[in-house]
Amino acid sequence: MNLTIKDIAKMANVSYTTVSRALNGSNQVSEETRNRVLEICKKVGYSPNAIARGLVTNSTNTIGLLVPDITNPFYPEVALGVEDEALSRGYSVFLCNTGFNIDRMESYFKLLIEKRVEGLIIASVPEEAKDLFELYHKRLPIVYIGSRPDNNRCNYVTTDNFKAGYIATDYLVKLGHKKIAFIGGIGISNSYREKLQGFKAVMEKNGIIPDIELIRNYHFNRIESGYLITKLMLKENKIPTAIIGANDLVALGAIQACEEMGFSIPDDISVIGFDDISYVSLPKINLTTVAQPKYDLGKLAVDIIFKARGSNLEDTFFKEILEPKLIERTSCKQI
Amino acid sequence: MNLTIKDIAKMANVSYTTVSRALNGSNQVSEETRNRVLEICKKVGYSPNAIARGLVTNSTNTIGLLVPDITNPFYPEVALGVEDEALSRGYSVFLCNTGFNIDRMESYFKLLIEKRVEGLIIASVPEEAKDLFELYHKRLPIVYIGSRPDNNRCNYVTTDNFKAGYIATDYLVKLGHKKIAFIGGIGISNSYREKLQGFKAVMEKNGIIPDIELIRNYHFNRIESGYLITKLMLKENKIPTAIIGANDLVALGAIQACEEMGFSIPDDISVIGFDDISYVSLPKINLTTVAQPKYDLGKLAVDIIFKARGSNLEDTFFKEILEPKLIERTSCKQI
DNA sequence: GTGAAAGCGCTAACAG
DNA sequence: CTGTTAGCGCTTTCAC
Repeated sequence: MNLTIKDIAKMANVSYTTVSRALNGSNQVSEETRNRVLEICKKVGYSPNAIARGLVTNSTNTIGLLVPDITNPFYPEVALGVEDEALSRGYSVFLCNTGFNIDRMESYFKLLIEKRVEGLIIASVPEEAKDLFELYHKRLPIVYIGSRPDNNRCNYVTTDNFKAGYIATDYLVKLGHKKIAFIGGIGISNSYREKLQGFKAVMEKNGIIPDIELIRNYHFNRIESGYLITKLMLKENKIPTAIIGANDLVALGAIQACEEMGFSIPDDISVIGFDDISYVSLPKINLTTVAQPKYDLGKLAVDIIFKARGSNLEDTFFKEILEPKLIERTSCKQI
Repeated sequence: MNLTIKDIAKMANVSYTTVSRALNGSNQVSEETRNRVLEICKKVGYSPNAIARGLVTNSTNTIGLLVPDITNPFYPEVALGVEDEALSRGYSVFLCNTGFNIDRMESYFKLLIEKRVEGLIIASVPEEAKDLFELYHKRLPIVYIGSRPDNNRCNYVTTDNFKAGYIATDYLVKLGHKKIAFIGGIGISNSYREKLQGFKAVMEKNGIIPDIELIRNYHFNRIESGYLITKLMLKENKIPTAIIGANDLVALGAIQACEEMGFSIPDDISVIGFDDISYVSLPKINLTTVAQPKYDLGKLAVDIIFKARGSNLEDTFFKEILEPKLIERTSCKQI
């Protein structure tokens, strides 16, 4: 069934080299031959074999994208940016969902290397995987989104997490809050740590000592995480006047727990998140949050891949740090 | 930098066939040689070239997945099912977002064919693209999720949309509703038409004549679509007592429009959706909806790809029709 | 402007 | 158990 360049050559009465040239827009073919060849290709439904081409050109026009949780709306938006930018450069993307599973992440990683992707974007890489990935930095461009190896000797694009944490906390403090909880977040990830530093910086600046009982993290940033942490916290009778969730999902879980425990938002407790995933803007939710430019994060990551290919992978690293932005809605209240 | 099987062969002092065999778990190699080879591969960080392997084995271990809107949480869940099932069979997936754009869909389609994916899953294919795809049915297994070519001469997995429409309408009618709007949905897609038929069947059975002014569709199934349709409808003073949204997103948009126009949900107007995307279960939203088994839809689509490969692509088609399920929450009310 | 030939990295007969 | 050889479908010299 699958026709090859040779079949076309026979039909067109030319060598298969000529077919190849016609297909690839080489100017070494006469208009007439080219048209004839192209015509035939179209008529018989010939489809060039990208695998064979890849073998000889040593290119796949493919990049890989690793995300931890495709059901967190944050990642589809990042993926959209990645995809659009890749597509505009003639590349396609392998989107891999690791499900917070380190083994799955590693096996995907190896698979992508075998498939010879020409670049790799890793969103929210977990700490445990960083060593593995660092080994490959000299083989192909790897770009981290958000969390990244601590030494920063890598390509990355991230929102300024310190500033994000700062903005959220500052906003709450200006509303009069002092008993502020900071919940969720994978303790070990630097995007989390930076947000927390922003939090602490504001607290310190305002002479407020953070209550260590109100800073609680968890393995995954999901609704249930926020829910469980908050529920426990409230049950232990640690009642903040405001809660900062490590991301919107966590904040949403916090809201749920609060309401179940009889605290209303924002009257009893203010809640703020990070990311600004699409549906928190729904009138019924209306979560105040610190937005990340999700689409741009993805787009810039792809840009960096192409920049990095032009330079020494070993010691030239590209970074982009984007600005977070407060989106004021109705889940926080003056105290 | 990139080592080949020949480099390994030299280092191990064997032929490169032997290396290949060692790598592929052939039993025609002595334990000792195998271990030696594997050791070396590991030490030098050899990674087999899947492209080259693919060329000779004529396989890519890859399938393609086309979705219209990755930011609609419905699709990530489907994608999860696809990915898990594919991965368990040693396959990876190219996830492509077509953004409701027919050109982009077609170019992705051709690209995937060139990349020699071994199967293709198309979620919610638009009517205009069906002809193109039908041409390829004999080349590789194509499985549709939801919408599909009208003649049903194809592989597909879908929720029973007629039943879904039926269940939703029946539920509303039993609550006493007669003035029921049915909004959103791409008019031409069969998944939409089937839902609508379910709707009409219930109406007829109960001797209710549907108000044609309350049946309105739109190009995309998104929040804004539901919002715009509903807003317009209410402004024209066509006020239903219940609204069925073609999917949850549309229903959400409807709710937003209703509330903006001063109608409260469910007191003034009941609203029901389809799909049960994750976040409509949030306490603040609590949308009553007819659920689709999203994850299973994806999983079964992959199953079908593998079944289809074993049979005649031209005239053996596989189909799976899954059961919808009413998820009763609080957006609908007895009248 | 066209064709012949080599070779990309690998697997799969076929021999030994 | 191991090696030799051919060839997957294509691009790319190098000739003509």
